[in-house]
Amino acid sequence: MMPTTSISVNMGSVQRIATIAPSCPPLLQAPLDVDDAEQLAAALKAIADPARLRLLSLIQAQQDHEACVCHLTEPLGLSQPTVSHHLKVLLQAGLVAREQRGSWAYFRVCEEPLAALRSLLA
Amino acid sequence: MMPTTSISVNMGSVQRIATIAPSCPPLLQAPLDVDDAEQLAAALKAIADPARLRLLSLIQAQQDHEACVCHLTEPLGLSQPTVSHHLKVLLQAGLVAREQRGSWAYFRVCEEPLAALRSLLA
DNA sequence: CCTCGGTATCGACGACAATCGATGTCTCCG
DNA sequence: CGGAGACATCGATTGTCGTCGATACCGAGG
Repeated sequence: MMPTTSISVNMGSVQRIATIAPSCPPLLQAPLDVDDAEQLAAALKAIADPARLRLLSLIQAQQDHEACVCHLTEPLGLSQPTVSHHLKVLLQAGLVAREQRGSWAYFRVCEEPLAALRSLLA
Repeated sequence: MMPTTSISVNMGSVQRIATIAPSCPPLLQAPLDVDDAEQLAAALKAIADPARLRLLSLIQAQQDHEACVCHLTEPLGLSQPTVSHHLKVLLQAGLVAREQRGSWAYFRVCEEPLAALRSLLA
């Protein structure tokens, strides 16, 4: 059964995975060393995918800015394992937070690492 | 022969390849449609690579903010064909501009599309 | 308990990308 | 006009990534 958006379950603590927020100078300010470049590239790879971009956009477009997997497979046109895979990538990059509520896993966009990424492209 | 940075050649016109500046709403403002997501992802893929990030960083770190290939292969530790390949990717993404001066091809970072990308991650 | 539904993981497959050596192209210069 | 040097392109190889079906896990409810 798909949860309706009007369901109100008590909210547990939102666990957050380590943020891949590369602590390196902005791209054009100083020459990037090899390690910083790889970290920044890894963070960018996490969002350099159409499905994952649409995931972030879709989650944020929901009321309460959160969604569970079953709400995302159909508008994306991707299978459930594929959606789960992309959410895992975003989770490990620290770009979404996951919260289990009953049988459902709710995902929410983390805006801070996104802002950090933005500032590194200066 | 490698050109010295003190050489001053008259500057031709900098030809600019089409900018992949996706004209779509910021990521978290409205749900991205499929085409916008693919365009934005393509632009992000162009910089989601350690070698290309270091290329941009290295070029910008030169005096006059420009560099030719022979100045970039050694600090990157990559072969000349590989550096040329990455520069082509950046060129097609509109993130660098290429200018031929004599035997040498000078590359320069285009900051506008970078800024555009930044604003799309809001 | 036992089943059911939501989600994650696994294994496989096809597509794409990064890299390099070899080679082609163009420009300068003698 | 012929050689040398800078850069681009080609072809091949190798690794990575997106995708899916099958299956395992896990909480909820009867």
